[in-house]
Amino acid sequence: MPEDDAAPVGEIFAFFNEVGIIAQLSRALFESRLPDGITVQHFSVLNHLIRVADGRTPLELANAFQVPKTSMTHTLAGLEKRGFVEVGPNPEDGRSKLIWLTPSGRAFRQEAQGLLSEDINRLSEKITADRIAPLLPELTQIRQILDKDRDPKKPSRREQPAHLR
Amino acid sequence: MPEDDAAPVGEIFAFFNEVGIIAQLSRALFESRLPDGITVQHFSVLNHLIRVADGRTPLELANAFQVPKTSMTHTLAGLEKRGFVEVGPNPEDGRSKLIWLTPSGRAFRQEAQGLLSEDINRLSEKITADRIAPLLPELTQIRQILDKDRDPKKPSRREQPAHLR
DNA sequence: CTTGTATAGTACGAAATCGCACTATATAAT
DNA sequence: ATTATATAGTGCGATTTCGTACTATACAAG
Repeated sequence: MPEDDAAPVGEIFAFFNEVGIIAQLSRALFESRLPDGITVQHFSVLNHLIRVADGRTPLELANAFQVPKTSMTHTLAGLEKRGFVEVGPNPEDGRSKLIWLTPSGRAFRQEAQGLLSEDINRLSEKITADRIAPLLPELTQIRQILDKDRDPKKPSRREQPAHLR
Repeated sequence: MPEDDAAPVGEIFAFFNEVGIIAQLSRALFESRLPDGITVQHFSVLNHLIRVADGRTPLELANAFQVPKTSMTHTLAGLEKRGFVEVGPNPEDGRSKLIWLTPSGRAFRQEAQGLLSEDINRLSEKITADRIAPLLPELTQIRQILDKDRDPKKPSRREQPAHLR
């Protein structure tokens, strides 16, 4: 029976606890700024398509955001319904599809970014960049560890880190 | 008008991005260990009731976890349905209720903690405590900033930090 | 070429999340 | 006491999330 790992376990647990609440709060904050039925997930996918490149497959996107592919299907359906993306065939794989941004999708992302930057600017007065800059590499590493750790069934076809400019 | 904060904005955004994905991954990991219909939220609430003290009101719990009170109602209903908590009147306020752990609830939490500690032990080999220890105070501070920042309507009846042993 | 197996995406259903509106109680103002 | 306002909790409905099972295509083995 384990006897001496109370501290580490407690700390790791506390870490996930804080991370969970911060994710919760930031999600709620950003979501309150986005128009009607648009979620953070919608915005994030648009953002990813612009920052990385469009013409991604749904599965690539699901991997990039670490959600089940069924969830991504749903998110993409919402984006398509609103005319922000178009779904085309994948010439290299008949089972697959490619997601393309529409001009409307690009315009919306630009607009939404403006709405969010208001909040981010306000927050950046309190959460200064020099405070979070050192955290980022640590978090990235932890994210990668968690990512590799999960379900060995899925070969973890990793993707661009979903951020990084 | 702001002109030079492009870098901070990007970094803050990247920060929330990482935090969101880590929350996503850790939630999925823990949830996969918990029995059938039990979510991380269920476990967290039980945990909170033990670590802090039971006899909390639903609203206190909602504040502690930063979720809307309607969400907490739902979570508590699930816990009650499974016999893990009991809901009693609040002698100090007729509008309110108090949530009490049942022996079964305490037992289940103990058991579930064992299941999770397996994962945490495995992770702690890669995510060593000395790596995350310095992150914790920073994250806590950011959580508090975000918390104070939100909806000024709600007077932010703050609560015990929902963790801390 | 046929067969077996792996993969991409989706349909469907169950559960979680959460905003809105409502009831009941509390508190303050007069 | 009466009235007005604020607060705790819930019912309800819309949406999101995601596991299971399915279809269609790819690829490998023979």
